[in-house]
Amino acid sequence: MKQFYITTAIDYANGSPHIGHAYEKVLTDVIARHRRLSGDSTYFLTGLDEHGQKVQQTARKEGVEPIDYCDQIAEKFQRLCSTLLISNDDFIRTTQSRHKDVVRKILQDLFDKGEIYKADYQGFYSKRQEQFLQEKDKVNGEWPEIFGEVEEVSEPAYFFKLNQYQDWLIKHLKESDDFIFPRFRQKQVLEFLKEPLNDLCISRPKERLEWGIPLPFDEDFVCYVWFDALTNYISAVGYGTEGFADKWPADFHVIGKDILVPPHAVYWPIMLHAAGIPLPKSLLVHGWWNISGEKMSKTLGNVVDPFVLAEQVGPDALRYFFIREMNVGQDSDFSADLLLSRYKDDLGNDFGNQLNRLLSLGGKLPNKQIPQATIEEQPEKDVRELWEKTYPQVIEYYNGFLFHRGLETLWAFIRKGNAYLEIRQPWKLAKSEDPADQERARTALAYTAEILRLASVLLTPVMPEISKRVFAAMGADSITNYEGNLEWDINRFAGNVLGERTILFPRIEN
RNA sequence: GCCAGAGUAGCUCAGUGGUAGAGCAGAGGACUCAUAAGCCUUUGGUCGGCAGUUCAAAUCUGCCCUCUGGCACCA
Repeated sequence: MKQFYITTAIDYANGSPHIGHAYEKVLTDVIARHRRLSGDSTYFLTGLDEHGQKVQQTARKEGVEPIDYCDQIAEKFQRLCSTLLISNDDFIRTTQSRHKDVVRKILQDLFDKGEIYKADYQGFYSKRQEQFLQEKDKVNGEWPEIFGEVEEVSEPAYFFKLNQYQDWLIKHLKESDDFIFPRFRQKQVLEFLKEPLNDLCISRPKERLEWGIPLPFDEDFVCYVWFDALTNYISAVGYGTEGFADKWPADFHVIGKDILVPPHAVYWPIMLHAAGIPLPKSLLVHGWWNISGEKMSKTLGNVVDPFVLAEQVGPDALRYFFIREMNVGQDSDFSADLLLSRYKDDLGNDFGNQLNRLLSLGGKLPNKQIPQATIEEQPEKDVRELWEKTYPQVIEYYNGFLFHRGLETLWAFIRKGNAYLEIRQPWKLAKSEDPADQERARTALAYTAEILRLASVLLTPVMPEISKRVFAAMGADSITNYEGNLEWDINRFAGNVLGERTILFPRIEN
């Protein structure tokens, strides 16, 4: 049976991971975990794009071989995944032979079919920067000083026949209007396609770029950028082998808005179509993080290191922040204050503290067991009814990638847990001689446990480790499936022995 | 210039035809099991501007203003 197959874009091995890389992996991971919990067999791919000019240059600058440089970067990105609790099933590197073999196979196939041809590439070349320039690189009609001497050159190159598929692609996009989420992005692609496409130059001569995959039909050239990078989505799942159809076509490529047009929305569908391979089902396009209102950039020096953040607040809280703040598809603002506010208010006060209250109150019981609920009066009824409205709503939001609203809705329920405790005040009832008060006190603890259990079920995709700790504190294992765990089940944990008091989100002094 | 997104309380944002919402921040209060936490009450908005459609518009239409991003081979 075909798996649900989801990918991130592969990151370019030209620097350390930043918050944008971290976000994309977390978003994709939350979707992957949500699908697994929903009962889908899920396959999650991420990886690293390692060839090309910039990697070659950077490696040379540092005086190391490109592959050794890539190994260092790959280690960082893989460490990012484990630090952020990313549940990827595979991590592809475009320098692996499993990948290079597939790239060469596709190129050869397309060449044999006549989809690739040789012609002269004309352009402006800067020797100092070792790169071709575009008209838009000009400033006031002149080449800026940093490019040094710029000469117009003409050299042989290989081209892929994009243009002949333009009408096909437009038709395809018009027929499947849910190919790209959010929808307005699809309109943007169609807008882009109103202008005629040029064929795509896919090669660089070996004397100028060695660090790449040689073209199978002409070893004097290496493959340039997109045929190499995009192909990872199929090379990683065994294109050309029997198992391929178990995963491909991908259900979602999760990408940033910067690489939608033209790579993922134009080159990739046309490449696949030309090669006779089915298209991915959809693209999920996310926005970017601004930093305190400013664009994140190396020159501004405001690049945020996800390792530092994860160190400060823990991976779960960072994941929560990403998912709570970002309206998928839009841009969002990051600031340390915002992160700390979410950490302290939502996580520490509303949620973590509530568990601590339960453990404290329950810890005073002789057997430390979660009591049976024996009554349901109005306060209890209110809580249960709120849950019954909450979870279908949250699941619906999750399914539609409206995670920020899902969490917002879930938090109204979590807050209700604190309000409920204030209404019952079991710490007072416990001192009462009246047996009815004793019942109410025990029931209140049972309800609090149930509130925390249910909230943790829906938090599992977002905060897997924290959810696990909450379950553990209530003497239970974390869940692997929503099924059977989302329904109100007041005495599910009755009799479980409560753990020691636990601070899930310790206060952070700035 | 063209296209798209955004413009709602001090801040971050929900809200697509029916008497303006949440969280945070601010103010007041009662409580004290708990991470000086939680609970209750409360201040605060001409929903970018103007015009129109409608019994009724933040929500639909038109024009305008501001911000952001894209406009092709650059990851």
